[in-house]
Amino acid sequence: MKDEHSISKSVIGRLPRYYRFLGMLQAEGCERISSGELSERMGLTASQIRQDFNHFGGFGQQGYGYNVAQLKENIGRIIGIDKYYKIILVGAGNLGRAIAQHLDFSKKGFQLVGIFDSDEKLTGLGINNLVVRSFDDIDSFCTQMKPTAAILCIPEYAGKNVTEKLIECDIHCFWNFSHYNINEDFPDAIVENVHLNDSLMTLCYNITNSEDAK
Amino acid sequence: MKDEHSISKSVIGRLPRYYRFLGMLQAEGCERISSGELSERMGLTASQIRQDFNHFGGFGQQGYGYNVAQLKENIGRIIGIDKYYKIILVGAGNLGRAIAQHLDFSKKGFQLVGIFDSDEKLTGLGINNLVVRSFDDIDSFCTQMKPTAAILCIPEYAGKNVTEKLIECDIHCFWNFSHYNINEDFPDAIVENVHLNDSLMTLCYNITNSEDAK
DNA sequence: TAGATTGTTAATCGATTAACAATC
DNA sequence: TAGATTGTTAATCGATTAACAATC
Repeated sequence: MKDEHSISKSVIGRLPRYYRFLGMLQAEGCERISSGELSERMGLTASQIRQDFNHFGGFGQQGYGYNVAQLKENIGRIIGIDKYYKIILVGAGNLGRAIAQHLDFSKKGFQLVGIFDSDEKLTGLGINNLVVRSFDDIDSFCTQMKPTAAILCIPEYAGKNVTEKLIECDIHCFWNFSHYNINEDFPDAIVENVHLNDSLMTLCYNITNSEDAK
Repeated sequence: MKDEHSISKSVIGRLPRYYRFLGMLQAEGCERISSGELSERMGLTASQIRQDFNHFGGFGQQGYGYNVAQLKENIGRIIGIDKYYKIILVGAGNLGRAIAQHLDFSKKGFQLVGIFDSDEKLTGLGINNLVVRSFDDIDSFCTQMKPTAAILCIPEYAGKNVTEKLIECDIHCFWNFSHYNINEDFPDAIVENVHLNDSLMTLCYNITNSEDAK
């Protein structure tokens, strides 16, 4: 296996997608697949698929292809799906609550262990077997639970203070739904941004542009 | 202005981000900015910024830089922020409701005009000045309102039937939160996918990988 | 063994960066 | 005019695709 530090963002970005498609194939009872068949299904080239897998050492067999279950497990392990990192949700507004309820964290490598909000109206509310706690309790909670990551569903203006506090609590990994630019202030933090606004505007661009074409 | 059809996805993907940063600059009272200053702020190179803008004709002035308000307006127009496309939400579960309540569509080029669900327990519910309608009413609604786009917050298994129906109703643009792969069945549809699961798994990969490095 | 399909190297393509002439 | 900064061309870099020898 090559040095994983050199894996490009493009390749990493395709891993969850491979994992998802392999899960679907498995559910369909498919035991083996060639890079050619997989490429058709996923809309990639067979070349790219083989290149991607070979970044991690190659999981296939010449003349046979790839064993679906085995390949899926390998990719899962590369992602770290089996690590069940402890994650907390900060911000229990509409979006935060939906995220907490909508996702099955355990299938994506995480375990949701706490929900926090600074709004007293929300603390005490039960979500998904968890009770919303006051953000004031974050210190003692983290000392005890030692969560690895945090989901930020907070307004931009709260971003810096909240993140600073969480980093003090030894949380350095963030799934960020806010507009706050974490890496600008904390360049070492591991951040995955979800910019819903940007995504919607991209759709807008594509509509506008397709209409211009008519 | 060059043929906008040739604009690459990489460039398009940066447009909303430019728009956002320009809005922030404007809010700070900043009237003009050079590609150099903007690049520092956004973590890009000045070269890339100038290249990007020049895909659309160039909005600057030598020796001066860019007028913030003017540049923002230009980018907004390129995206089509002023079009207010009519959009409907299909699927009023946790995530759908959160999306409807969380986003200010009017600032992103859309106008939310209807919410639909096939679950009778949800129809009649009021969200954001709108009432959840039965998906059975989609035909008559679309005939009357002629929405351009749909937000899909539905389970994967419902994806194909719902999309097929919507396309019959002359909706061809989708903001897709489901795992259903629209373009596989409907290659001409304009689709912007939000794969929250994939995003979370990417975070997982980055955590796993950074820990390996220690 | 022959056929299939990988792993891997080489070629191509496109995006990013650097450089600089044009010009405000 | 001199200084600043763009618009644009050329160079570099990296990712994707093609090709094929290795091998199951």
